[in-house]
Amino acid sequence: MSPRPTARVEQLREERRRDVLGAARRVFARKGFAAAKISDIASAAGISHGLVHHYFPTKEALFVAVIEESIHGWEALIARARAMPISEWERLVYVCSIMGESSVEASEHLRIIVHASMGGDAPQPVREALDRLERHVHEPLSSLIEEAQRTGAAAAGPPGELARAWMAVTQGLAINQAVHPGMARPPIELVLRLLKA
Amino acid sequence: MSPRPTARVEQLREERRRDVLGAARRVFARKGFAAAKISDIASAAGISHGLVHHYFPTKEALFVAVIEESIHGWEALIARARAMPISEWERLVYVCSIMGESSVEASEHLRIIVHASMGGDAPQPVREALDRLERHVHEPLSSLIEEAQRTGAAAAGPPGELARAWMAVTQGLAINQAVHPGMARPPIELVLRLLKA
Amino acid sequence: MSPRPTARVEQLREERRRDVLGAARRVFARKGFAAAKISDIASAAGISHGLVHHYFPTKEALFVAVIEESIHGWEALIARARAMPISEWERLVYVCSIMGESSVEASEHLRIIVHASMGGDAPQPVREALDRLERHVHEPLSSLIEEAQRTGAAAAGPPGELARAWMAVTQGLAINQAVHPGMARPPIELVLRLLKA
Amino acid sequence: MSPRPTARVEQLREERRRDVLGAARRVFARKGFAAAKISDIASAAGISHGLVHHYFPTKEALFVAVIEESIHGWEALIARARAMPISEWERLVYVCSIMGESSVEASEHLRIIVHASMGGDAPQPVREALDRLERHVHEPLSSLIEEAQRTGAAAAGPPGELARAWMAVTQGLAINQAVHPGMARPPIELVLRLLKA
DNA sequence: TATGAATGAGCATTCATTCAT
DNA sequence: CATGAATGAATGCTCATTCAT
Repeated sequence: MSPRPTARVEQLREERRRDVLGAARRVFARKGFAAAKISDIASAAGISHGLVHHYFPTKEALFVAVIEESIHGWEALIARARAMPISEWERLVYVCSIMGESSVEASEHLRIIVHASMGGDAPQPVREALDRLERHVHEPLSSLIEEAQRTGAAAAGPPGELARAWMAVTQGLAINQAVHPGMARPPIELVLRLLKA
Repeated sequence: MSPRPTARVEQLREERRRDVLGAARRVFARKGFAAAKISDIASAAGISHGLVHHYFPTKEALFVAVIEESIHGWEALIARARAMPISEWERLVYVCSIMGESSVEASEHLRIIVHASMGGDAPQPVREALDRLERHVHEPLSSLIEEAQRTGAAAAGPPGELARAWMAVTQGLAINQAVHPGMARPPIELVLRLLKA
Repeated sequence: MSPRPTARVEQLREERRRDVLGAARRVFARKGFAAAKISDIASAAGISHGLVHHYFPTKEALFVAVIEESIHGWEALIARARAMPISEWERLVYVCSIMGESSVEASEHLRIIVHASMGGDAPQPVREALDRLERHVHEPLSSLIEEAQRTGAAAAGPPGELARAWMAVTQGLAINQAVHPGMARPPIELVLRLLKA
Repeated sequence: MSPRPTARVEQLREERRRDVLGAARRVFARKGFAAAKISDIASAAGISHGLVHHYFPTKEALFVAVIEESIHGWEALIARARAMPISEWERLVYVCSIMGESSVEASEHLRIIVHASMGGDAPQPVREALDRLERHVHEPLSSLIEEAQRTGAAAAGPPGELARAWMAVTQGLAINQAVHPGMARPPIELVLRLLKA
């Protein structure tokens, strides 16, 4: 009867969804939520604007999905670091160097968070996503710092604030990188001075 | 009749203009260009939306004016520093500490530049304003760094890139400050490590 | 192979078509043409929205088909009455009591006509269907009235207008019934007073 | 300073609002909520679509305002009747004859209620407006009937249901009148037979 | 000046319809 | 036959800008 949505079909659907999500990440990173047009995203994904809504009901939902994607990526990164048989300080270095990478995608993730948090009165769902960022990224990062402090490798100070300061600096550099693409990036050691004992 | 209604009238007009500009700075800093509404700015300035257009022809022109205001402020700051009978390094410290101040206004200036430069394809006039930022702030700042390098007080490296890195970090901290108002700000010395020999 | 896949296949197709038509009747009666979505009808029929278009090319055609169904039903009803060995007045009573029945389906037929005729500038095909309603239902009903008038059983007056008035009242009651499902329906005698001598 | 919104200006605004409301009444009566376009209403009022939103935030709010207008009109009518030094039965006759008038406006009010109550799952605000119709029109009308029953002039039966039946019939006739404009309307006495002892 | 009514371009979203699978 | 991905026309709504008062 019904040509049941075989695994293959489901997979294609999921692939398309990822395409849209990727296009949205690029566009939102470049323009921010308000200035990004659904039709920009549709063009970037090579589909019609109507189809975007087939995958994500609203622009806001799409924005939130992009944020979630970043959160999950960073969450996984931290989990990976925790699983590594290295010192606490080296874990921190690992996480920070990947998050602050100069890859286009890493930069997009960071810039979207900047846009979201600078957005003035963000709608509820966006605020909730930012809360999840706190819980799933900022807090684990703070814990990493705290542990590195216990070994004497990390600088003293409230771990939460150190984490925030480090992210702030990293975001600033990501923005700078996007605006002046040719520019040399300060070496990771420089930024890590913020956290080093 | 007064010979010309000028003087006093002109002054009142100028005062009003400053009010609008101030309101615009607050609103643009909070929401960015696209999400800021003329009526938001009008409310913040306590006037009708129609009147905003008596002072600035378009929203874009108002945005550019706000950027110019920041540029002029920083330009003046650097001139002031240059006029001071202190060492090259101290000049740098002075400029950086004022620009990176945690005052609301300093933060607004920085955040507006972030919004402007993250705006994706900004319209020509905005791009021109950002060019002026380069010439009137970034270059003088680079010169200050270069001079401090000659005295051996500042870290080695291309002065332009050092200047940019410092601004990036400062902007990142300004954003962070705006999003998490209660948070302690890293001491100026920490950030200056970027520039110190 | 079967000589032609017809017979059984055709029958299945016809059955399906009736399902869709029934679902459409329910949905159109509830929401009217503009507010009814093809997907509402598809859900009500338990099929996908795409399949609806295998049976009816457009939403409008489906709407017209639903109207036609009502017309045919009433036409058949009148023919049945005509075939009955009863008095002219009793024929009228029979037809009116079945049309004005409080059954869900009878109510749906009546309400769809209301929606169709209240639809403002209905598209041509709908208008044509309403014309057929005139010819195949309203006129035969007028004839029945006229015949009952000749026997002295029905009230005097232009039969066309009496027919229309009776339908109007019946439609009004059908609407009322749909909106306030629990409410007692005025007995048929009351409504027939309109037509009784 | 501000050329305060003098009475005159306020009055003009109110007048405009009434114009929009009137245009909306005509369009909604003709097409129903879903099929009516804001631009239809704007054209009917001779203004731009944008201005419609200046007076009514959403199409739904405008629809509700139109319903409220009907309710207030009928409420006032009943109050007027109550103030008249006539018998209970005459009061009823007065109210019913005005509500069921064949004037265009009376017909529009009735048809809008039909559209609203036949609208399937109406949004909350519409449902609330219909509730107010119950309380402010249907109940007072029921009371009138009840009082006329006490004097023996009105037919026996639950007053609420009699009121509803009468309204149903009146709405049916209003629809009929709109669809077949030339047609003679059944005399008021005929319809009042429903209520007469 | 100062206000806010008025306009219309622009955008998000919906949904009938088509068509590849 | 059956599904649902894909398209794009249509529509409600927003908001910068203009202008009469």
